[in-house]
Amino acid sequence: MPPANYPRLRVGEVATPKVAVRGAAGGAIMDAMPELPEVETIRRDLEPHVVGRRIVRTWCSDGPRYGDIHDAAGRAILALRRRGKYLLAELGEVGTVASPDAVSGIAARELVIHLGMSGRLFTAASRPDSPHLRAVIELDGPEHLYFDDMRKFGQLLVVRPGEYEALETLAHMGPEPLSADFDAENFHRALVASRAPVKAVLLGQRVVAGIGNIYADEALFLAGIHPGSRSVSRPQSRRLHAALKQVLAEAIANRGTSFSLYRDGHLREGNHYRELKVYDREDQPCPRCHTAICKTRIAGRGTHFCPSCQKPPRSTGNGRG
DNA sequence: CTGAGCCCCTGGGCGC
DNA sequence: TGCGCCCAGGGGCTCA
Repeated sequence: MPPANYPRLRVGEVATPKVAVRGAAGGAIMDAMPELPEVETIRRDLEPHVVGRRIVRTWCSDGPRYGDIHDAAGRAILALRRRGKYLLAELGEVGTVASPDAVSGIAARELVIHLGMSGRLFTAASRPDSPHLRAVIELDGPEHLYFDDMRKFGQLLVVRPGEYEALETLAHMGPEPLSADFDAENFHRALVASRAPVKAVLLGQRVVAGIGNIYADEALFLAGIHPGSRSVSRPQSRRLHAALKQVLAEAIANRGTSFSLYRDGHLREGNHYRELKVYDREDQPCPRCHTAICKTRIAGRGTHFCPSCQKPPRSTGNGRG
Protein backbone atom coordinates (compact mmCIF):
# COMPACT_ATOMS: atom_id res chain seq x y z
CA MET A 1 0.00 0.00 0.00
CA PRO A 2 1.18 3.53 -0.61
CA PRO A 3 1.50 5.93 2.28
CA ALA A 4 -2.08 6.26 3.41
CA ASN A 5 -1.79 9.85 4.53
CA TYR A 6 0.16 11.05 1.54
CA PRO A 7 -1.95 13.62 -0.27
CA ARG A 8 -3.48 12.49 -3.48
CA LEU A 9 -3.21 14.85 -6.40
CA ARG A 10 -6.38 16.56 -7.43
CA VAL A 11 -7.66 16.80 -10.94
CA GLY A 12 -5.97 19.67 -12.67
CA GLU A 13 -2.68 19.29 -10.91
CA VAL A 14 0.26 18.22 -12.98
CA ALA A 15 3.46 16.29 -12.79
CA THR A 16 3.90 14.23 -9.70
CA PRO A 17 7.44 13.05 -9.14
CA LYS A 18 6.56 11.38 -5.87
CA VAL A 19 4.22 8.50 -6.33
CA ALA A 20 3.85 4.98 -5.16
CA VAL A 21 5.18 2.23 -7.34
CA ARG A 22 5.09 -1.47 -6.92
CA GLY A 23 8.59 -2.87 -6.63
CA ALA A 24 8.87 -5.62 -9.21
CA ALA A 25 10.83 -7.92 -6.93
CA GLY A 26 9.24 -7.78 -3.55
CA GLY A 27 6.14 -5.73 -4.08
CA ALA A 28 7.76 -2.99 -2.05
CA ILE A 29 6.78 0.62 -2.48
CA MET A 30 9.54 2.90 -3.61
CA ASP A 31 9.73 6.56 -4.30
CA ALA A 32 10.06 8.14 -7.67
CA MET A 33 13.40 9.80 -7.38
CA PRO A 34 13.42 12.83 -9.61
CA GLU A 35 16.32 12.59 -12.00
CA LEU A 36 16.77 14.43 -15.26
CA PRO A 37 13.83 12.83 -17.13
CA GLU A 38 11.43 13.38 -14.25
CA VAL A 39 12.50 16.99 -13.74
CA GLU A 40 12.29 17.65 -17.47
CA THR A 41 8.79 16.18 -17.54
CA ILE A 42 7.75 18.45 -14.71
CA ARG A 43 9.31 21.44 -16.42
CA ARG A 44 7.37 20.78 -19.61
CA ASP A 45 4.14 20.30 -17.70
CA LEU A 46 4.51 23.45 -15.62
CA GLU A 47 5.88 25.77 -18.30
CA PRO A 48 2.55 26.75 -19.93
CA HIS A 49 0.98 27.30 -16.49
CA VAL A 50 3.60 29.60 -14.98
CA VAL A 51 5.60 31.38 -17.67
CA GLY A 52 4.25 34.89 -18.17
CA ARG A 53 2.64 34.92 -14.73
CA ARG A 54 3.60 37.30 -11.95
CA ILE A 55 4.45 36.05 -8.48
CA VAL A 56 2.11 37.87 -6.13
CA ARG A 57 3.59 36.57 -2.89
CA THR A 58 5.37 33.58 -1.42
CA TRP A 59 5.16 31.47 1.68
CA CYS A 60 7.72 29.04 3.06
CA SER A 61 7.69 26.66 5.98
CA ASP A 62 10.54 26.91 8.44
CA GLY A 63 13.78 25.17 7.65
CA PRO A 64 17.13 26.02 6.13
CA ARG A 65 16.20 24.55 2.77
CA TYR A 66 13.04 26.53 2.08
CA GLY A 67 13.91 30.06 3.09
CA ASP A 68 15.00 32.99 0.99
CA ILE A 69 12.40 32.88 -1.76
CA HIS A 70 10.54 36.03 -0.73
CA ASP A 71 12.66 38.07 -3.11
CA ALA A 72 10.63 36.37 -5.84
CA ALA A 73 7.53 38.37 -4.93
CA GLY A 74 6.46 40.99 -7.46
CA ARG A 75 8.49 39.44 -10.25
CA ALA A 76 7.22 37.92 -13.46
CA ILE A 77 8.27 34.40 -14.44
CA LEU A 78 10.07 34.85 -17.76
CA ALA A 79 11.08 31.26 -18.41
CA LEU A 80 11.30 27.88 -16.78
CA ARG A 81 14.57 26.12 -17.50
CA ARG A 82 16.23 22.94 -16.26
CA ARG A 83 19.86 22.30 -15.41
CA GLY A 84 20.61 18.74 -14.39
CA LYS A 85 18.06 17.95 -11.70
CA TYR A 86 17.51 21.62 -10.90
CA LEU A 87 14.61 23.74 -12.11
CA LEU A 88 15.46 27.39 -12.75
CA ALA A 89 12.65 29.91 -13.00
CA GLU A 90 13.94 33.11 -14.57
CA LEU A 91 12.39 36.13 -12.88
CA GLY A 92 12.11 39.71 -14.11
CA GLU A 93 12.53 43.00 -12.29
CA VAL A 94 9.95 43.82 -9.66
CA GLY A 95 6.96 45.49 -11.22
CA THR A 96 7.76 44.89 -14.87
CA VAL A 97 5.04 43.43 -17.01
CA ALA A 98 5.35 39.87 -18.18
CA SER A 99 4.96 40.89 -21.81
CA PRO A 100 6.52 38.94 -24.64
CA ASP A 101 9.29 41.54 -24.68
CA ALA A 102 9.95 41.04 -21.03
CA VAL A 103 9.92 37.29 -21.48
CA SER A 104 12.70 37.58 -24.00
CA GLY A 105 14.62 39.92 -21.74
CA ILE A 106 17.37 39.21 -19.29
CA ALA A 107 16.41 37.76 -15.93
CA ALA A 108 16.98 39.78 -12.77
CA ARG A 109 16.72 36.80 -10.43
CA GLU A 110 16.49 33.04 -10.59
CA LEU A 111 14.29 30.85 -8.46
CA VAL A 112 16.28 27.66 -8.00
CA ILE A 113 14.32 24.53 -7.14
CA HIS A 114 15.65 21.09 -6.32
CA LEU A 115 13.11 18.37 -5.62
CA GLY A 116 15.42 16.25 -3.52
CA MET A 117 14.01 12.78 -3.15
CA SER A 118 10.37 13.33 -2.47
CA GLY A 119 9.66 16.86 -3.66
CA ARG A 120 6.54 17.54 -5.70
CA LEU A 121 6.05 20.74 -7.63
CA PHE A 122 2.64 21.34 -9.10
CA THR A 123 0.05 23.95 -9.86
CA ALA A 124 -3.41 23.93 -8.35
CA ALA A 125 -6.33 26.28 -7.94
CA SER A 126 -6.36 25.97 -4.17
CA ARG A 127 -4.01 25.07 -1.38
CA PRO A 128 -3.68 21.29 -1.17
CA ASP A 129 -4.37 19.64 2.14
CA SER A 130 -0.97 18.18 2.86
CA PRO A 131 1.10 17.95 6.04
CA HIS A 132 4.25 18.20 3.92
CA LEU A 133 3.51 21.42 2.08
CA ARG A 134 6.74 23.44 2.23
CA ALA A 135 6.21 26.42 -0.04
CA VAL A 136 3.47 28.33 -1.83
CA ILE A 137 4.13 30.66 -4.74
CA GLU A 138 0.99 32.63 -5.45
CA LEU A 139 0.57 33.67 -9.06
CA ASP A 140 -1.63 36.31 -10.67
CA GLY A 141 -3.63 33.63 -12.40
CA PRO A 142 -6.18 30.94 -11.65
CA GLU A 143 -3.52 28.56 -10.33
CA HIS A 144 -0.71 28.82 -7.83
CA LEU A 145 2.52 26.90 -7.58
CA TYR A 146 2.95 24.50 -4.66
CA PHE A 147 5.97 22.66 -3.35
CA ASP A 148 5.32 19.57 -1.28
CA ASP A 149 8.21 17.57 0.16
CA MET A 150 7.79 14.79 2.64
CA ARG A 151 11.45 14.08 3.33
CA LYS A 152 12.69 17.65 3.29
CA PHE A 153 15.61 16.97 0.96
CA GLY A 154 14.40 19.54 -1.54
CA GLN A 155 15.59 23.11 -1.76
CA LEU A 156 14.23 26.49 -2.84
CA LEU A 157 16.40 29.54 -3.29
CA VAL A 158 16.32 32.89 -5.09
CA VAL A 159 19.66 34.06 -6.46
CA ARG A 160 21.03 36.51 -8.98
CA PRO A 161 21.24 34.78 -12.35
CA GLY A 162 24.13 32.38 -12.50
CA GLU A 163 25.34 33.14 -9.00
CA TYR A 164 25.41 29.70 -7.47
CA GLU A 165 27.99 30.08 -4.69
CA ALA A 166 25.49 28.61 -2.24
CA LEU A 167 24.83 25.69 -4.57
CA GLU A 168 28.10 23.85 -5.03
CA THR A 169 26.68 21.10 -7.21
CA LEU A 170 24.88 23.50 -9.52
CA ALA A 171 27.92 25.76 -9.73
CA HIS A 172 30.08 22.88 -10.98
CA MET A 173 27.46 21.08 -13.05
CA GLY A 174 28.74 19.14 -16.03
CA PRO A 175 27.29 19.26 -19.55
CA GLU A 176 23.67 18.42 -20.27
CA PRO A 177 23.74 14.82 -21.53
CA LEU A 178 21.16 15.45 -24.25
CA SER A 179 22.90 18.54 -25.59
CA ALA A 180 25.76 18.89 -28.04
CA ASP A 181 27.91 20.00 -25.11
CA PHE A 182 28.08 16.38 -24.00
CA ASP A 183 31.12 15.40 -26.02
CA ALA A 184 32.17 11.75 -26.17
CA GLU A 185 35.89 12.45 -26.14
CA ASN A 186 35.69 14.89 -23.21
CA PHE A 187 33.54 12.35 -21.41
CA HIS A 188 36.17 9.67 -21.93
CA ARG A 189 38.94 11.95 -20.68
CA ALA A 190 36.94 12.77 -17.55
CA LEU A 191 36.30 9.09 -16.82
CA VAL A 192 39.95 8.24 -17.24
CA ALA A 193 40.98 11.14 -15.00
CA SER A 194 38.93 9.84 -12.08
CA ARG A 195 39.92 6.88 -9.95
CA ALA A 196 36.46 6.59 -8.42
CA PRO A 197 34.05 3.83 -9.52
CA VAL A 198 32.41 4.80 -12.79
CA LYS A 199 29.01 4.88 -11.13
CA ALA A 200 30.26 7.37 -8.54
CA VAL A 201 31.50 9.58 -11.37
CA LEU A 202 28.08 9.47 -13.02
CA LEU A 203 26.33 10.38 -9.77
CA GLY A 204 28.74 13.23 -9.08
CA GLN A 205 27.08 15.66 -11.55
CA ARG A 206 30.44 17.21 -12.51
CA VAL A 207 31.21 15.05 -15.53
CA VAL A 208 27.66 14.86 -16.79
CA ALA A 209 24.50 16.48 -15.40
CA GLY A 210 21.29 14.98 -14.15
CA ILE A 211 22.20 11.32 -13.66
CA GLY A 212 20.79 9.66 -10.54
CA ASN A 213 20.77 6.15 -9.20
CA ILE A 214 18.20 4.66 -11.57
CA TYR A 215 19.62 5.89 -14.86
CA ALA A 216 23.21 5.30 -13.77
CA ASP A 217 22.42 1.62 -13.30
CA GLU A 218 20.41 1.42 -16.52
CA ALA A 219 23.03 3.15 -18.67
CA LEU A 220 25.87 1.05 -17.28
CA PHE A 221 23.91 -2.09 -18.06
CA LEU A 222 23.18 -0.92 -21.57
CA ALA A 223 26.88 -0.17 -22.07
CA GLY A 224 27.96 -3.48 -20.55
CA ILE A 225 30.16 -1.84 -17.92
CA HIS A 226 30.51 -2.96 -14.31
CA PRO A 227 29.40 -0.07 -12.06
CA GLY A 228 32.43 -0.53 -9.83
CA SER A 229 34.92 -0.28 -12.65
CA ARG A 230 37.60 2.33 -11.99
CA SER A 231 39.00 2.39 -15.47
CA VAL A 232 37.14 2.37 -18.74
CA SER A 233 38.43 1.89 -22.25
CA ARG A 234 37.60 4.30 -25.05
CA PRO A 235 35.09 1.87 -26.59
CA GLN A 236 33.47 1.48 -23.19
CA SER A 237 33.16 5.20 -22.57
CA ARG A 238 31.75 5.67 -26.07
CA ARG A 239 29.13 3.01 -25.37
CA LEU A 240 28.32 4.64 -22.04
CA HIS A 241 28.06 8.05 -23.68
CA ALA A 242 25.53 6.68 -26.16
CA ALA A 243 23.73 4.64 -23.50
CA LEU A 244 23.19 7.67 -21.28
CA LYS A 245 21.64 9.59 -24.15
CA GLN A 246 19.44 6.67 -25.09
CA VAL A 247 18.23 5.85 -21.59
CA LEU A 248 17.44 9.46 -20.76
CA ALA A 249 15.69 10.16 -24.05
CA GLU A 250 13.53 7.06 -23.68
CA ALA A 251 12.67 7.93 -20.09
CA ILE A 252 11.62 11.46 -21.09
CA ALA A 253 9.49 10.01 -23.88
CA ASN A 254 7.82 7.87 -21.21
CA ARG A 255 7.37 10.88 -18.92
CA GLY A 256 9.88 9.50 -16.47
CA THR A 257 10.09 6.49 -14.23
CA SER A 258 7.57 5.67 -11.55
CA PHE A 259 4.80 7.96 -12.57
CA SER A 260 2.03 5.66 -11.50
CA LEU A 261 -0.68 7.16 -9.35
CA TYR A 262 -2.49 5.65 -6.47
CA ARG A 263 -6.16 5.74 -7.32
CA ASP A 264 -9.16 4.08 -5.81
CA GLY A 265 -7.03 1.70 -3.87
CA HIS A 266 -5.15 0.38 -6.92
CA LEU A 267 -1.53 0.87 -7.79
CA ARG A 268 -0.59 1.54 -11.38
CA GLU A 269 2.96 1.24 -12.57
CA GLY A 270 4.70 4.18 -14.22
CA ASN A 271 5.37 4.39 -17.89
CA HIS A 272 9.09 3.94 -17.76
CA TYR A 273 9.23 1.68 -14.75
CA ARG A 274 8.38 -1.33 -16.86
CA GLU A 275 11.28 -0.50 -19.18
CA LEU A 276 13.91 -0.79 -16.46
CA LYS A 277 16.38 -3.57 -17.19
CA VAL A 278 18.28 -3.91 -13.92
CA TYR A 279 17.16 -1.28 -11.42
CA ASP A 280 15.02 -2.76 -8.65
CA ARG A 281 15.23 -6.14 -10.39
CA GLU A 282 17.46 -8.02 -7.97
CA ASP A 283 17.34 -11.81 -8.47
CA GLN A 284 15.27 -11.43 -11.63
CA PRO A 285 16.66 -12.67 -14.96
CA CYS A 286 18.78 -10.34 -17.02
CA PRO A 287 16.74 -9.40 -20.10
CA ARG A 288 19.79 -10.10 -22.26
CA CYS A 289 21.31 -13.31 -20.87
CA HIS A 290 18.87 -14.43 -18.14
CA THR A 291 21.52 -14.42 -15.42
CA ALA A 292 20.09 -13.27 -12.09
CA ILE A 293 20.54 -9.56 -11.52
CA CYS A 294 22.82 -8.74 -8.58
CA LYS A 295 22.44 -5.96 -6.08
CA THR A 296 25.37 -4.43 -4.26
CA ARG A 297 26.39 -1.10 -2.80
CA ILE A 298 28.58 1.34 -4.70
CA ALA A 299 29.14 4.99 -3.84
CA GLY A 300 26.78 4.53 -0.94
CA ARG A 301 23.87 3.68 -3.20
CA GLY A 302 22.01 0.50 -4.01
CA THR A 303 23.48 -0.73 -7.28
CA HIS A 304 21.98 -3.26 -9.69
CA PHE A 305 23.87 -5.03 -12.45
CA CYS A 306 24.10 -8.25 -14.43
CA PRO A 307 27.20 -10.17 -13.31
CA SER A 308 27.46 -11.79 -16.73
CA CYS A 309 26.90 -8.80 -19.03
CA GLN A 310 28.80 -6.38 -16.79
CA LYS A 311 31.96 -8.18 -15.75
CA PRO A 312 34.43 -6.33 -13.56
CA PRO A 313 37.64 -5.37 -15.37
CA ARG A 314 40.66 -7.64 -14.90
CA SER A 315 43.37 -5.03 -14.63
CA THR A 316 43.47 -2.23 -17.16
CA GLY A 317 39.77 -2.25 -17.76
CA ASN A 318 40.34 -3.29 -21.33
CA GLY A 319 39.44 -6.91 -21.94
CA ARG A 320 42.45 -7.23 -24.21
CA GLY A 321 45.42 -7.33 -21.86
C1' DC B 1 42.54 17.96 -4.27
C1' DT B 2 40.05 13.82 -4.21
C1' DG B 3 37.63 9.97 -2.69
C1' DA B 4 35.00 7.73 1.04
C1' DG B 5 31.51 7.88 4.13
C1' DC B 6 28.24 10.02 7.21
C1' DC B 7 24.22 12.94 7.79
C1' DC B 8 19.85 14.96 6.91
C1' DC B 9 14.53 13.13 6.87
C1' DT B 10 10.34 10.29 6.75
C1' DG B 11 7.47 6.29 6.42
C1' DG B 12 7.06 1.48 4.85
C1' DG B 13 8.70 -3.16 5.66
C1' DC B 14 10.00 -6.55 8.51
C1' DG B 15 12.07 -9.01 12.48
C1' DC B 16 11.44 -10.27 17.05
C1' DT C 1 -0.21 -7.83 17.77
C1' DG C 2 3.00 -4.21 18.47
C1' DC C 3 7.24 -2.10 18.96
C1' DG C 4 11.38 -0.55 17.04
C1' DC C 5 15.13 -1.14 13.89
C1' DC C 6 16.59 -0.71 9.07
C1' DC C 7 16.32 0.89 4.58
C1' DA C 8 15.79 4.20 0.60
C1' DG C 9 18.60 8.34 -1.55
C1' DG C 10 20.69 13.77 -3.52
C1' DG C 11 23.69 16.57 -2.06
C1' DG C 12 26.34 18.90 1.57
C1' DC C 13 29.74 18.18 4.76
C1' DT C 14 33.84 16.28 7.10
C1' DC C 15 37.81 13.58 7.34
C1' DA C 16 41.80 11.01 5.79
